[in-house]
Amino acid sequence: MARKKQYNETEVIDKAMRLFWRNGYESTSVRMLEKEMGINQFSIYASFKNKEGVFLESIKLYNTQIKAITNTLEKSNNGVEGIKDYFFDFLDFSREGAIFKGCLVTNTVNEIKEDSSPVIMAALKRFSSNIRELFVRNLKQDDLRDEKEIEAQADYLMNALLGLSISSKVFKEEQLKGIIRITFLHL
Amino acid sequence: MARKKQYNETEVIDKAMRLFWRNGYESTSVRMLEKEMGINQFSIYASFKNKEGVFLESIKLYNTQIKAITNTLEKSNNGVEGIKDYFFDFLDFSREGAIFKGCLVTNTVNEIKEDSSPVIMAALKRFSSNIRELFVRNLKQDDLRDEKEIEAQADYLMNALLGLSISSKVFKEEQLKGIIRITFLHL
DNA sequence: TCAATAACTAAGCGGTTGCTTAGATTTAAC
DNA sequence: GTTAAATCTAAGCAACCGCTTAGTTATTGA
Repeated sequence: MARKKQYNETEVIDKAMRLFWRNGYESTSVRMLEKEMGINQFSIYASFKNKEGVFLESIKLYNTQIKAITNTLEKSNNGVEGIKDYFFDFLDFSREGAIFKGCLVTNTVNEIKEDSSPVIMAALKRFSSNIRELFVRNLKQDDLRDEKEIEAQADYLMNALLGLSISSKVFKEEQLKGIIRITFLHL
Repeated sequence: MARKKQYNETEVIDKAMRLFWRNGYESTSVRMLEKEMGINQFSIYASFKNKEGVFLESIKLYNTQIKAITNTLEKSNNGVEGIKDYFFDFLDFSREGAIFKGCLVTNTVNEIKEDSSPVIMAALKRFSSNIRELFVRNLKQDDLRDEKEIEAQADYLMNALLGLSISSKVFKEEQLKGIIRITFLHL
């Protein structure tokens, strides 16, 4: 009885995700989403409820796309070397042509304010604490490592990763690779 | 012949600076500035031309206030130990009561977009390349250091500092101190 | 063929953005 | 005391925000 949707929801979310990735959450307006996704605002709200819904779907899609890298980290038993590989893979993943966009999630963490949406805050926290747990798991694989240092080392690595999401917009590829190299020198 | 200004420009900029520090540039509206500075919008535009002008003056004031820390780094001849002291001093400086606000400048660097104001971009770049130059200067003081590594090490330190401006909103003080400790372990 | 139903377009809601204008008020020189 | 200049307040500008409503168009089963 009804008309068919004239767009594929996964396809338009992919376009939305890339826009959020470049601009962050707050700076991406629904008008911009409308243009980028190629559908009317009404259709956006009908399919995804609201702007928050579009973003949450974007994070989901981002998660499946980054899964290839995270999977390698999850299955790795190289200890800290596995984390180092993750950093380099992540650098590749965050590049679009010659431009580094950083990480969709950490880019958005950066713009968290006191009055930010709790739903989005929760989604971002879940994402980054997952990564930190993978760091802890991998660090524990190294035999000679001091157990008491592992939590602090995981914080250190998260700090480096968060830094990279800013640095990737400022530094060149050679510099970014140098940063990763030095980050792991003593771990 | 004329009426006197009923506010002190330095005092109201101090209040504006603290607001930008907490919220960033984009998220701070002129209405918020109006309330925080305690003067009318007209007076803001009369004194500082526009919102950009208020922010540039805020950076200037921030610079003079952080000068105490930067001066110590400038005059230090402890090599990398001087930089480490700077990191800890900076952590103290960026704390307001129990809350860490990070750095006004790096907080704003985080929200840079493709269409961000070039004037502000330039001011931020000047500020952070100054700090990086101080890192290079201090690293050169260490006798045993490999000259060829200094530039990469400066990038590494900038990455850690940028990371801290995000981490300081997420991690607790003990964790932040641990991050700094590990950052300097092998330098 | 035709009525039911879902997806479409376009217009507009109230609220906020950075910024300006109009006009009243205060100050100071003459 | 008068007048000129700078400051003040308050109202309002066009543009944008996230979101909704009204009405049209297309697709379907009966």
